[in-house]
Amino acid sequence: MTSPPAVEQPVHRCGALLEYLARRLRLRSESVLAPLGLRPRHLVALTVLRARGGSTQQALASTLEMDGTNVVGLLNDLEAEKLIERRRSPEDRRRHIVELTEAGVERLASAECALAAVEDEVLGALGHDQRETLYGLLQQVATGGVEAACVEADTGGAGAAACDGVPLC
Amino acid sequence: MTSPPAVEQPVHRCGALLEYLARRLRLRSESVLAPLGLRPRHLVALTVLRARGGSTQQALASTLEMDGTNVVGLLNDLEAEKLIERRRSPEDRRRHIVELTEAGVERLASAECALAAVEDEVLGALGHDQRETLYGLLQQVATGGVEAACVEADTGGAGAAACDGVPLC
DNA sequence: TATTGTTATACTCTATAACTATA
DNA sequence: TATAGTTATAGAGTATAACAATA
Repeated sequence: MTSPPAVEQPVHRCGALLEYLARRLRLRSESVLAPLGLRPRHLVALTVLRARGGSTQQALASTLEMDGTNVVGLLNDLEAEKLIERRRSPEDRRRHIVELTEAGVERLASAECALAAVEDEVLGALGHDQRETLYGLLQQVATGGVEAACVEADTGGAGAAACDGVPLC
Repeated sequence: MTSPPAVEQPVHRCGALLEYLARRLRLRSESVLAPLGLRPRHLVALTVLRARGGSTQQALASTLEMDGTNVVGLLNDLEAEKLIERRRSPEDRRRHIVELTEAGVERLASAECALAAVEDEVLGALGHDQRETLYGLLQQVATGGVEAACVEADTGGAGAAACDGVPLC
């Protein structure tokens, strides 16, 4: 319905390929993160927290596009390993301010190193320039063609998740 | 540790972006498939079956990279809607030969139409040439740089899944 | 009364183990 | 004995509902 009037040039479908590669990347990421006691979700949460320098749980849930109840469990894991700290907000005592600990910063750095190696492995068939091209295309899709959309945070929903929290850019 | 000796040119990381876009595509696909009574898994199975003109459940499980036990449930769904048929192989009566029904072929066509619209929507920020470029890059990653790898089926594991069953190419 | 975080709970997806029927 | 398919079941991941503390 939103598609143009008549004959389009035949376009290859990327969907299945995209999902397949994302899955391969995820499986490999899980493998290398496991020895660090982390799961992909943990890593994303840590990344957002580092980028923001602290966040409420609600804001975190929104950025991660997760249900708030699941954020609780996620943070429980991280807190148990002393990678984050929760403290009550003095302004609104209902809120928890979540922040990285020093150990959290270090663990995150280790994980990022491991993940960079995974990506080199999975995307090994692409040269440097090709990888940059891929990155550019993916980003263009994610931002809906609006390159500089990362400035304003709350563009709502999808766009926000891709840019707002920095972790995806 | 596995990383090269010294300074590489800084490369943007595509992993998170890739996963994010795959998720968006999957969520939208689920929405449009739901009215057809299908889930993404069903569609992939139907696609493989059409491409092969029939398959044993074991071969199907291998191609879909799913556990065999889950294939049973998947086929039960499809059989309940009369989109596929199971019949015993005359050669080896332990095996089931699974084939699309006429209704299955039609339902698959409807679903593909809906999915093409979804992809147009999600990848809307890309022009025709850009989409082809993206497709080429993704395929290169999937096949490990071996473009013509689709000829031989059993290249083993990952590569096979991307090419063997046709659905991803 | 509404909101933040929490707990308990249910539902889906996926994987493991045991069973059957065939080989 | 081994294999194809099936069933039952347990473990993750995710979402809904009710509750406590606070606003």
